[in-house]
Amino acid sequence: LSLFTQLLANALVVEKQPIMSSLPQRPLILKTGVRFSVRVRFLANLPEFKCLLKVKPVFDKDVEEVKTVKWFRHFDFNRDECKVLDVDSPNGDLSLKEIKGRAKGSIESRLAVTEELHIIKFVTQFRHVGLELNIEASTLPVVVISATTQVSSAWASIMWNNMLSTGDSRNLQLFVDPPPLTWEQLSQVLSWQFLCTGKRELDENQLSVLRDKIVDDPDDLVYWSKFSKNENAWLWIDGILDLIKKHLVDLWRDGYIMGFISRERTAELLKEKRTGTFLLRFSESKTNGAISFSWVDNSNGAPFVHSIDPYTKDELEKTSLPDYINTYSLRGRKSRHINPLLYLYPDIPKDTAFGHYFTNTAEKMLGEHGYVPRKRGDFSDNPTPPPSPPREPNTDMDMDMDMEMDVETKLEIHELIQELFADSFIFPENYGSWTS
Amino acid sequence: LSLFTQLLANALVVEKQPIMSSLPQRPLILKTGVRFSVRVRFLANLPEFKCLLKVKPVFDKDVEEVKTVKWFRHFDFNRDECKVLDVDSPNGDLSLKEIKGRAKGSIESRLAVTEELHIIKFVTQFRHVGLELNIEASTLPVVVISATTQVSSAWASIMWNNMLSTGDSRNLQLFVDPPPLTWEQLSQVLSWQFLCTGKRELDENQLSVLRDKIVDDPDDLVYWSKFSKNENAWLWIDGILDLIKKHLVDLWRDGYIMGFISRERTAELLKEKRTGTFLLRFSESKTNGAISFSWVDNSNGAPFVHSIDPYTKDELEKTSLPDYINTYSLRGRKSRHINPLLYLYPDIPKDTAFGHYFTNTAEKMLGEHGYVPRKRGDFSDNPTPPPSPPREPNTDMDMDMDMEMDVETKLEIHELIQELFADSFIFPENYGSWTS
DNA sequence: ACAGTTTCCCGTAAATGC
DNA sequence: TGCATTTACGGGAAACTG
Repeated sequence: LSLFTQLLANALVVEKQPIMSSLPQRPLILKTGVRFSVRVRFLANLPEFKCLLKVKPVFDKDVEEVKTVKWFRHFDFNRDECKVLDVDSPNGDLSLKEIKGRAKGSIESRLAVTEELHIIKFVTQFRHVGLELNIEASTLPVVVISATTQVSSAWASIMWNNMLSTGDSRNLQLFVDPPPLTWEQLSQVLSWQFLCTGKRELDENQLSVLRDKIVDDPDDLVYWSKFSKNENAWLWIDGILDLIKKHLVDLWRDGYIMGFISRERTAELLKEKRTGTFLLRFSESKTNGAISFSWVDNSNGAPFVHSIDPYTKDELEKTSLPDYINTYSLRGRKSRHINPLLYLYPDIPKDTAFGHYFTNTAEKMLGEHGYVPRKRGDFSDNPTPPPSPPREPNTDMDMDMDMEMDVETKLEIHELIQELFADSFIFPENYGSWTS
Repeated sequence: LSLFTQLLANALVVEKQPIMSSLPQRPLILKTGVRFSVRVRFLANLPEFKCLLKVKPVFDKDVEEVKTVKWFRHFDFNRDECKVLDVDSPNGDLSLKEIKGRAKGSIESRLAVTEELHIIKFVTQFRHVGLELNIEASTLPVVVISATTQVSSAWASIMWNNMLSTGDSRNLQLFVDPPPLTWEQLSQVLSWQFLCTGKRELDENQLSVLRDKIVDDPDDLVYWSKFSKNENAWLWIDGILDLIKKHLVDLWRDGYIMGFISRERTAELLKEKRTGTFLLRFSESKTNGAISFSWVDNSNGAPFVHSIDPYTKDELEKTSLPDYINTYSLRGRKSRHINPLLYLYPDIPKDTAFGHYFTNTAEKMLGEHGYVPRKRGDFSDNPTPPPSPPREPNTDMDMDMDMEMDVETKLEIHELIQELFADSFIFPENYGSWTS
């Protein structure tokens, strides 16, 4: 009987994915006033127990910390929702509401709200053949937020806690004195984030760039403050995760985004490549997720590497990155536009990598309702300075480039002369060649 | 004493702008769950009355219609807000909540919710030297909505009711059988809307276009159903008002937007003008406010009028219409881009009309953080067909155009030859002339 | 099945609190 | 005063409801 009692006492469980807030893919984050659902099951699923149990959720039940650490916020379930749940139909919709009036600790001593860990317990009373048991089940620690701007920070806490929680240790004051992680641990979790979001993990090079940003400790430890606060490392990374989720899943999955690479390294890589080679990297200055392309131009003899002003989520809303790449152009002399992006590093032709993501403008060409269709094409004035004049001979100048330019110009003249003659009806037989 | 009593009985008033919902510039529209404020004053402002009166708001008090017309929705003030207001500090924050369970009328017989008119009365009991009076004041009819998508329709009701209400008639069932308006009445109100939103009324031509859309009755009457339903005339106009409010106030105020003009008339006007003349008109097909520019191109001999695929609010969010105009280009032969927009109809040079609204890209040219700045430039492939070949002699073809083209091409060749020679260091003295 | 309506909720802006 | 946190609510979309 004792064993049976024991078993029963543990029979109530909150299921694996205990609380799924509506924040996609970010369980254990609860926003006040927003409904979330819980799945509670009674493992002793004997038919005679059916419909016998009513389960009641209690916020921070028996949590010592809440009494000790007086500045913890208090929450309760919105009125009509704290009614009991039926174990047999174990989905309940709950939502939280803060109970104002927490004790005020000095700002220094208090944790950020996204570092406060709480739990929800589900309790029920089991009565059967003279047996009376109070049994309960608890969720994993959750973070309660009040605005979506807090999601990133909250998720950092959830991840950190997850990496540190070994079995049954459940320290809701973890962030009062948060233990450091090894880079080994953290890097795996970060990589996992990219796998979840973009279907591809981080590679060695990318991890190494992140490592340099986050770890400045000889023994390979990462400190919570460094990760979550000082340099906002996580906020920056999470902005990029969101950018990928919203606009770059395909490109990321295909591995076409180098992404995490310093500007210096970008220049090093590209300088060895032919004109028109480009790569994609995430902006390090914009903290909300932005991506830029960098390309190399050798037309001045010496290689020049340029980077476009990064595209933000907003800008990718209407036009996709492949389309931006496909239509980008440099304005040269006499409004002649040239797209400087030809090969994705190291040498994949642009069309091979992105071709099937380009918006097919063919159907749009018809012009709905008789309107002239437009294409969005960003352009810049050519940032590569023209070659130096000869009077200042430049020893390491690549003379071949100059020859190329000559040839190009000659070709243009040839074409123009043809056009001229065609326009003048001197060579009417050429007419079709330029109107088509 | 009787007169005094009479006066007191009318002394409580809801002020001129009785209810200002947060919907900007659209009083008398109340959204459930969103706070609004009311200003109630007691005209008999004697010092001994001060702070004596507590005013209580009551929704649809004594409204016969609510009892008769059983499908009217019922509302009440959110719990803790129905507590009394102090007349002396007459601002109260109220918000409404629907009381579910209205009688179900057949869908046919019911009005749309935005056609239901309600009132709020403020009541108070006045006790002074043995005198006891119940006095009250009513708002003008209001419309209660539950989502911002209903604002347009609700505002149509408010306007219509306003035009029809003569003095004290207050028919909350107005829209059960709504009387028609004369075009004279409606046009004034419409024009007034544009004055409020865009600082400029509608002119004769614009009104005439609207008249053709809304009035199809010989005796100049406008029917509610025509205005608000069948053709969605008002919804279309309100979308444009919103477009103006958000993105075009300046241009509209300056009178640079012809806006309401048929496509046919646009072509007629432009065909008489020189190449590059353009005008701005609102899209008639997009119901959420969009604007297009149309321009004329005579380069083919016969005039061609083209209209760009209209710009929506979304697209004007990041780039202003003047900037779109300024950077728009047609892609011609060999990626040479030309802006076809030169003169705002009838003959105002583009820069004169829009010049000081162009975003000054000068400071951006520096390229923040070492990034290459980009400009947004929409472009299209030139929709004007090239001139017909000579073998099919076209009698009304303007030969001058062909001559112009020749000259242009010749100039291009001349420039190119100069460039070629400069590049080849044959005429180094010309070098500076094209690098600057 | 569907259209008119309401609810839900993210994301931003404003308000609040400390 | 500034920063951390919450509240407010527009807008789009899902859910509701006859």
